[in-house]
Amino acid sequence: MKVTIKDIAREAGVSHPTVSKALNGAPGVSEDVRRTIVAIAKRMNYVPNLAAKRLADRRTNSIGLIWPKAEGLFFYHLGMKIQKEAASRGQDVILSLAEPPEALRIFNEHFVDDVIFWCPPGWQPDIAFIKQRERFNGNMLLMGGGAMEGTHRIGIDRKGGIYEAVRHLAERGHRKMTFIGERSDKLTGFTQALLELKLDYHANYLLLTETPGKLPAEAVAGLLDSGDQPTAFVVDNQTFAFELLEQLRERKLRIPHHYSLVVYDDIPEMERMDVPLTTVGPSIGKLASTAIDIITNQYARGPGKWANVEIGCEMQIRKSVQPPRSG
DNA sequence: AAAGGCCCTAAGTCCTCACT
DNA sequence: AGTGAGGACTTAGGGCCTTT
Repeated sequence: MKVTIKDIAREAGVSHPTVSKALNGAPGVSEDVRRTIVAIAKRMNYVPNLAAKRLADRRTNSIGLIWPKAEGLFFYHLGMKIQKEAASRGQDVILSLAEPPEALRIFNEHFVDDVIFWCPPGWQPDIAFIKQRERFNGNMLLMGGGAMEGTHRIGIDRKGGIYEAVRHLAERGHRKMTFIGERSDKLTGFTQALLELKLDYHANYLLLTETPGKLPAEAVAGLLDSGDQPTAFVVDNQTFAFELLEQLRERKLRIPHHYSLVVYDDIPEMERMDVPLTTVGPSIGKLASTAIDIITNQYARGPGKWANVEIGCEMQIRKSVQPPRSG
């Protein structure tokens, strides 16, 4: 049988509220009694019953993390950071990889206090999600760019990040750059930078995937085997970067000797490559700490009820960019 | 047999009361 | 008056007993 505070109370000859106070350091218990109770609890291997604690607190001290497209190392690192940040403030994180309405339904049933939802720009809630949202009483934070009335929001300046990546390459003499990625605000940042910095523009230098998360491999191969080549790549994410590097290896082409490369997604693995990759992207630590600050009401957000924060991107300059080869 | 109602469980906290 | 102990209450659901 599991030991409860009532077992300890019986053993110590006191009431169970006294045990509760003694074990939680609350006032109203003499030091002698407290010492005795702590010793008995230790001897009986007492472990608090979380369900009962939640019942009494009317809080679960848990944050639900909704992340339906949990792929890649960025998710892994951000998830870990969020978990650590939450733990440092006494909060548990429960992850759901289900579709958002189903994830929110599960979190409603688990009585999580608050929800962080990784939601890309342009996401629109459907009826099922709105219904679950109405049932949910806690704070909700949309993270990644999406927005919804009555929720906190953290956006990421992806466009500005990619713009800076292009500028970085241009400052080192590159004029012909290829963007490999999805049709998103990153692409907007890329084309805007080409225009404003008066760099070469050619439609073949935009290798866009029609399937989210999947490298346009044939288009990449076509470009690498063609005569008209860029001198640098700006790549949408780390998954695409790894696949591009594979294609380059097959052709015995090297970074940064043959091409320079800037990758969106600043994850630790980028630094540990044979040639450490120059990256641009939001700081994962900053994203995590800002999210937990907001969701635990520790974020100074001024007069508005709902926080709306835009996280900028930072460049990590490593070894994958050098001036283009002449000729 | 089915339906309804009461009791119990878990830990924490408010409030009351006893004792020094 | 101050300190500390303990009853009652919180929620949701299962078990058990009584009533129809």
